Amino acid sequence: MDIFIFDSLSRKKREFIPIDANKVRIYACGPTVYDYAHIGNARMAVVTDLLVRVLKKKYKNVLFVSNITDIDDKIINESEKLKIPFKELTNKFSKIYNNEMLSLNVGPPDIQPKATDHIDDMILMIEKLIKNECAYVMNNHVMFKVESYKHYGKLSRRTLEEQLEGSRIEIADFKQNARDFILWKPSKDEQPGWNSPWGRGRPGWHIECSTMSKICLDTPFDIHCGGVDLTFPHHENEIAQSCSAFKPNSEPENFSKYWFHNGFVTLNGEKMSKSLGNIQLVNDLLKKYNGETIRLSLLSAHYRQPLNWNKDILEQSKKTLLRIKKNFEKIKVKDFKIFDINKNEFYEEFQNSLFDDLNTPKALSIIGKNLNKIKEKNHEDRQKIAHATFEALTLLGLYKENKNDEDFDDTLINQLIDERNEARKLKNFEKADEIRQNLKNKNIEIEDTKDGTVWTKSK
RNA sequence: GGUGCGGUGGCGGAGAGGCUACGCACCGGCCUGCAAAGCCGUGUACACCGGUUCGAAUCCGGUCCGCACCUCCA
Repeated sequence: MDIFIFDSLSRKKREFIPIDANKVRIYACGPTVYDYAHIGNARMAVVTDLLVRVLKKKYKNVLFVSNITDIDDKIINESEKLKIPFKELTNKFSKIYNNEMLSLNVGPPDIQPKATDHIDDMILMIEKLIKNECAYVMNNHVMFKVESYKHYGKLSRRTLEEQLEGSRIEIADFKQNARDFILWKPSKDEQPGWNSPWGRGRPGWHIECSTMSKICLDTPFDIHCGGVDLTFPHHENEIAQSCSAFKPNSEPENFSKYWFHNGFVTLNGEKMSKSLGNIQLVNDLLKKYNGETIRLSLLSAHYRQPLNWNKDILEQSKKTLLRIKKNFEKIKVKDFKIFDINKNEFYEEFQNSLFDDLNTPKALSIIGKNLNKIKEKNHEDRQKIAHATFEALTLLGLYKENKNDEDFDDTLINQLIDERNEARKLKNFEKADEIRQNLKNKNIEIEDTKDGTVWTKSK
């Protein structure tokens, strides 16, 4: 089965053909760590995580690199505000980011380079760009000369002339041209800075991704990921830098073969932004919902579609997940390993939908459709459906054994349930309901089934 | 002004020329101390206007509306 992904550079859904099938290489622009991650950061992380999982189904060796931006003006401003060293701030929030993503079943990338660990490499790349006459030095800044790259605008479909009209770009005195962007800028004495041929300073934002992807993956690599909003200018600038450093005016394909962009998370139809005060932090959501519920919410729409976030989406996902798991767990299967998942038609249909440009809504619908069929199926098919569902949930990252139950004491719960069942036997329903309420206050939901009373954590 | 994405039932959301997903919610029934779950059943749909076609939500032309990017942004 072939994998297809939509490539934003060619604007087409294309069959994915790796440069080297023995080593598939992917890069994703990671977070700038100066605050808690919001749900938009999480969407990018979850979607790329799924892409990597899907590719691993077909290719044994997939190398996934995603950076941490740990030097940037926003970081400097925030650390000045908090009166703490910038390193302290970035260390704190990169740890928080990784932990939060882990809660969403997003594993760490194979390599997670930090910008500040690659300043020397960036300086080398900038020097190369100057040598190639694609960059110039002015007032202690090093600028990329956009005019020097004839393919500039190919990814975002903007011609150099048309975007100027109505745009809010101002020509700073260190720019030859309004579109030129910063490769290196000077730092004030109190600001973080590194020595360079152009004085003490720090890198511009775009150069780090060009440098780190080159160092960690080498170019060209297979897929470059990121949010749609990064298409311009960030990704456009990355292409310009990387290709110009390789060879002036070389084609964008010399950097990355496929461009994979995920859509935005909106809130009530509007973009999340700090000024509107409608930022949804993963940290806050995790207090009310478990990671799988949040993950399912993020996967409920196709990754390229805008995702409108509201409280209903989480409630709906929570119920959906509960229903799928209950139905699945009802089929008693001792050991899935006795079956061959590659000969399971229920799983095949599911996997095909993910192989077709990560169609998660369709994949989810197939899980539901399979479970609905259970009643009319014979024993073998039921086992196959259970197996397919297990593999499907695992691939989507929606199934996790309850590992954290070890430190959870259920003695009291079982004791209360026994007490309640005693009361029910004696038809003391008032007491029975009281105990149920008591458990509910502890976030424990109970259900009386024909096999006895079962309880679940309601978070 | 330029560039791009989209408008599907009460809501979310795939699909894409005839088989009209799936989930959540609603309503009726069975079950039940109650509740929940489960099971059975019912309904509502493709922004608008033209055209092509035996047949269009799906193709073509036009109109309207929404969102995003062009400035830091996932």
